Amino acid sequence: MTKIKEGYKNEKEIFLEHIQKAGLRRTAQRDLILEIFLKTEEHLTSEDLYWLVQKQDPSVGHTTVYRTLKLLTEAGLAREVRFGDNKTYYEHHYNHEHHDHLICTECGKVVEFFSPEIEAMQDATAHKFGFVPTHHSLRLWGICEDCQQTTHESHPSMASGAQPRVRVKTVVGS
Amino acid sequence: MTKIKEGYKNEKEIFLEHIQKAGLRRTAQRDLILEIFLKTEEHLTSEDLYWLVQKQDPSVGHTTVYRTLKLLTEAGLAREVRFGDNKTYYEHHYNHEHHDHLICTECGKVVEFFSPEIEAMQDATAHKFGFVPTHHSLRLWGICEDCQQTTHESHPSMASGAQPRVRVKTVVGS
DNA sequence: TTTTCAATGCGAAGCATTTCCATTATCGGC
DNA sequence: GCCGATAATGGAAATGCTTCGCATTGAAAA
Repeated sequence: MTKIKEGYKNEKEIFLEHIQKAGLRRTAQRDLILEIFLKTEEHLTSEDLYWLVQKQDPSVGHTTVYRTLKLLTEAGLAREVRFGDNKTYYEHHYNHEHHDHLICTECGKVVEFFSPEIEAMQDATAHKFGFVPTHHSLRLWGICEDCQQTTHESHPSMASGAQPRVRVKTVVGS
Repeated sequence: MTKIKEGYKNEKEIFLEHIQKAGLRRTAQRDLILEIFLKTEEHLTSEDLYWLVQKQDPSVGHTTVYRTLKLLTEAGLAREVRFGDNKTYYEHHYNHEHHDHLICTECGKVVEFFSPEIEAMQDATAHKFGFVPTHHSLRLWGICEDCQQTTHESHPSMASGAQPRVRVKTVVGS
């Protein structure tokens, strides 16, 4: 039991706990999907994960990946995010700080940020209207530094609000 | 030209202007769809609008409603909103203050709010990361006052994050 | 009025996601 | 270690929202 794997181990334990508590069963597919999910960088779709899983076990189907991602979300290991392209992306949730997203409308770059001030004001706003806040989603769109400097030919794939396939992840605390 | 209709008139003018500027054509269908859209309360899907239009002109098809809503959005008369149920809702945009949404996870009630402080901090955050902000989406989920008081049987239709059909609109400035 | 080409509306296609269901596999109990 | 109940799987089919293709219609410039 090396020190390095401890992070993974914990998440696997969380998963097992959730599985047992819900009266579900541990399967090789779920183990594999979790393992591969844990190794990824953030913001991948069920489809993305499906292809990664395929490489190791071509017998796994789309359906199982969808179902397992939902399971991981329930277990608190994954979080669903949408960027407006009608796809559901997933990112790590357990042991990861909560954050919001800043998205470049030109190149699709995604910057993750966290602002305690904004968080506090959101909670205050919810309470002001009598709500007990549970969660939220804040997305800011704009043009990133790089894209401001290049000539204004917007990418064809972005023309009608479409999002690019590749996302640059940049985690910045604040 | 009565005073009362001036608001509508303006929006129709905006639409015509947009139509002409883009080299498009004015049609009876577009006029009808705009007219009905203007009369609605907020947060309706293309499908919702389609049925309203059907009542007055059964010959109009889904496609035209979709296309026209997109047109209205480009013209700045409508705004697309998503509440997480994979449907695109539209709300009035022209002559309506920008606002964000507070959504009850129990009954689906939607409260619209505006917080200049949060807006300012969002812009500041974008700039901090070198972005020129264009637009944003902020949604807060929680349990509304009414639902906090009732017993905790969550509505079946909301069980897996589904959204209700009927939305209560409440505009509150702040 | 003629001409041009945008707009329409139907059905079909796309796309992400879910459902169906027969088959397979887990896991508690014997 | 073997059974048996039943959860899980995966492939195909279905779903729900949205868009496309295309033949036809119609707006508006000439």
